[in-house]
Parts: sequence; structure tokens; C-alpha cells
Amino acid sequence: MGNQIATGRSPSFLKCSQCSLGSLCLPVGLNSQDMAQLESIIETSSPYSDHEQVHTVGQDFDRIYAVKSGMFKTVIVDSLGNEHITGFHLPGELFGLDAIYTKKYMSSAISLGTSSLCAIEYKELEGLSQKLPSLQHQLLNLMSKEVRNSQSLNVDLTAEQKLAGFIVALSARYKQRGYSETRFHLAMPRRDIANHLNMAPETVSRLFKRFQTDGLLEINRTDLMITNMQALKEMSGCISVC
Amino acid sequence: MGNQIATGRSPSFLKCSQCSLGSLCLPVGLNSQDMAQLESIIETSSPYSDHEQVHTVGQDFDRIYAVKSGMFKTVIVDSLGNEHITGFHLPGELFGLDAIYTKKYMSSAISLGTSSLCAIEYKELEGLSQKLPSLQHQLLNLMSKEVRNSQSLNVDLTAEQKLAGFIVALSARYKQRGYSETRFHLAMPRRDIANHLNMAPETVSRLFKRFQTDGLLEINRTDLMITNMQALKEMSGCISVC
DNA sequence: CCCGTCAGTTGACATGCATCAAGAGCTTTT
DNA sequence: AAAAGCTCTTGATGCATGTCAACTGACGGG
Repeated sequence: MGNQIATGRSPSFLKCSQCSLGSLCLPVGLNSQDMAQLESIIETSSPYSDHEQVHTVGQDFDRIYAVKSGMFKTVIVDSLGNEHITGFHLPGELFGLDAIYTKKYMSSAISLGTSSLCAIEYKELEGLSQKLPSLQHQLLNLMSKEVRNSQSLNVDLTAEQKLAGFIVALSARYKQRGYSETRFHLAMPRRDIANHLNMAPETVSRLFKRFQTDGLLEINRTDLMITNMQALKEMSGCISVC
Repeated sequence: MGNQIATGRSPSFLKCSQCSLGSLCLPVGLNSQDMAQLESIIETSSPYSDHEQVHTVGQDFDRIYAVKSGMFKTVIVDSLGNEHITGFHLPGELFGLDAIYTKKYMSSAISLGTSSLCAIEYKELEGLSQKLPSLQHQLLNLMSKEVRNSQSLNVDLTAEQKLAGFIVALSARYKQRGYSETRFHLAMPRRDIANHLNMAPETVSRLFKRFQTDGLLEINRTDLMITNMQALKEMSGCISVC
């Protein structure tokens, strides 16, 4: 007993205690007993396929989500029907937090590629946070982080600074998760990057080209390699990272 | 007993139970016993004068603040020293929430005109939230609201849409607080509005003029009167309000 | 009461980036 | 393997809004 047996099951069915994202996600700071309680309110589901929707704008809010694998984007829609991508969510990150207050999802969440989630009934999470100080602490921490992230995007920057900042921040987030910080895969199309950063897809394309000729990075379709991190960081203004 | 006696004291020394902002601020949903506990951890202070700083970027985080009267702005600074106003805070609104995660204030908070605050030691607030479900609930609600507010600012809009949206949202917030929604005072200079909305002060000036000639509002220095709310709302795209 | 200072306004000009349009390179369909 | 339908790229053009500069009007101090 006690041996970790290869189950062959998809990582989507891992519980928090076996999940490698514990150091980033909700369980931060929880002892094994508390973690067991958290696990008991977490629902796993079969993986989402590319473009599959988790929830949609206006739908009644009931649960928040933690990314287990892959990536999700959250999209808000204004009164004219224009869509805006508010964020790309990596493993260990939560989304749906903006719906707590309004009790309706303010955004749609959509899978980029094949991805999986943990779903957590918010009522139960709130109840459990009442019993577990560490959980309440971490939930508040993660919401605080979310506030800060959204704020730093508002700063007035050139297209060049915004794209550089986006790449640097993504790199840092991959690093935190144990992946290479200099070489990764862009799960989202150029159009989505452009939308998120409020620029035209053409501008993204031209900037990537310039970054490449300037020796800052090499990019081929969706594969990206950063060759001069320092320069990228300096270019970005460092709001979201430093 | 039980008579409300005019004390002559400044409203800055009112406790939550006497404060008219209970329906917006942290005490939402608290019974009188719980409220008494909350009151016990709230620190009042003498009013802040115009331009006075509450906390500054990088300072160790210890407390969050609730606006009691007047207005405060929060300002972040990028690596090049450029300042960006992340928000204007009205009575009943909290600030400092973005510092919970980082444990350092990410922004400076500055009074606009004469204003007053309640300060709340965050450690104590977290502890009390652990005991009072309603308080935890409201704290999470307010953070959720904050996330949503920050996100809606990121949407790609024209200068016209942004300024119209700003006015409409401000109007709605004044209305919530029992003030006129069509006639109010702009506590912040044009430069600050421009900074917050990522535009040049000249653009703000020109737009206000156009709004006025188009019969949407009348503005004289810092006094503003909305004369066609519907048109302003339609112009704004309604992200932040509808 | 005049003058200095600073916020706000107004006009002329410059430019970063969006838009439009066409073409290139993949991927999927049949 | 050709055709269709993407996304991405590249080039030409236009416009919203930033920038620069001058002016105006409020306010406060000597």
C-alpha cells in the first residue's frame, strides 16, 4: 500500500492530493485533512474538446472552475455583440469569479484545444471556506490576484509593449507550472491574442515579425521560442510581471 | 434613550451602525450583533485633505479601506514611472483589495478634495470573516464586483464610448448613494479622467464640448448635468452598467 | 487689484494602428 | 490530388486620437 499505481486514467480524474497544481490552485496552504474536504466538493468531468463551451454569458452562476489541463479563454460580449477576451486561463487558475456578485456568468468560457477542468459549486465552496481558514485565505488571495491582473491590462501602452508584455507574462506563467519559460506553444490563434490586447490581428502578425527580425524571439505558427527575454521584458514596461 | 442626538462630530467618526452606507459597504447582510463585531475592528481617522496620500506603491500591506465620504483615486506606476489611475472610489467602496495577494500595496491611494475613510486591518477582517458567514459572503461579493469592474474597462472602445460610459457609470453610482443621477460634481480634474480612460486631456475636453452641443449634457468646470441619459447610455455600449 | 500660476480649451499637425485588400501557406473535404 | 476554407501574412491607405503650441479664464498671494 501507499504505492502510486499508474492507473491509466486521464489526469482529468486526479483529485487535488494527486494533482501537481496544488502549489498554485485552491489547495495552497491546506493540510491533507482539509484537502480531503475540498476534494469532496470538487466535481471532475470528461475533457472539453476544442472550442467547447463551459458556460455562457447570462447563464445562472452556480460554480467556479479551476483549469486542470489545457487552456480556456473567457469572453465577454458588449451590447453591440462585440466579443472581448478577458483572459486565457492556464492549469491551476480559476475562472468564473466575476460572476459571484452578479449571480450570472458575465462571460462565456471556451476551451482552447483539448482541456479539462475541476468544477466547484460556489455555495459549497463558500460554506467550506467558512470552516477552513486556509481555504478562505487562498480564495481571497486568488481573487485579489485576479483584480490585480485585470487592472494591469488597462494601462496605456503601445501595441509593441502590450504584445511583449503578453509574451513575457505567459512565459512566467508557464515557468511557474514547470514548463520551459523560453519555449512554448501558443494555444490561441493570432485573432484571439489581438482581441485580448485590443489590436488588429495584422498588428500582431507584423509585431511578431519585427520581434523575430530583431532577434527577440522565433515563432513558427504556434511554436514560440524566446531568444532575448531581457529585451522583451524591458520593452513590456513590466507592469504585469515585475 | 434611543434618541439620535446630534453630536456635532464629523461623519468620519460614525460607526457602521449609524453610517448610511450600510447597504453598499461591507456590513451588507450583517445583523446588529455581527455589525458590532465589525465595528470593533474598524479604525476611523481624521479626514484627508485634498491630494493627501493614504498609502503608496510598494508599501507593506496591512489594511484595506472603505470610503466614508468624498472620493479617493488609486494610482499604479509602471517601470518607466508613468502613472495610471485604476479607479475613483466613492463612499461605500473599498480599495486596497489588489494588495491582499502581493502583501504590498500595488497602488497609491490619494484623496480628491476633503474625504474620510474607514481602515480595516486585513488580518482581523479575515479572522472575523471566518466567524461571520455574512461578512465573508459580502467580502467575496465585493471582490467579485471589483474583478468585473476592472475587466469591463479593458474592452476596445472609442474615446467617445469610453467617456460616455464613464459618465453613465458615475451617475449610476451616485444614484445608488442617494444623490441625483443627473446632476453631480466631478471631483477629479480632466487630466485624471483622461488618464483613467487612456486618452489625452484635450480629447476629454473636445468630447465634453461635443456632448454639450449635441444636447447630451451641460458642463461647467466641475459641475455636470446630464440632459439626455438615454443617448449617453446608448453611446457607451453599456458594458459597465447594463 | 494686479500678476503669476495652473487647469482647461481650442486649433494645427503628426502618427500609430485600424482597415481594406490581396495573396500565401495549412488543413480538411470529397 | 484538387478544391475549398481556414489562418496568417504583407502591402497600401485612412482616420481617430495623440502631440504640440497658443490662448483663455479661474484662483490665490503679495
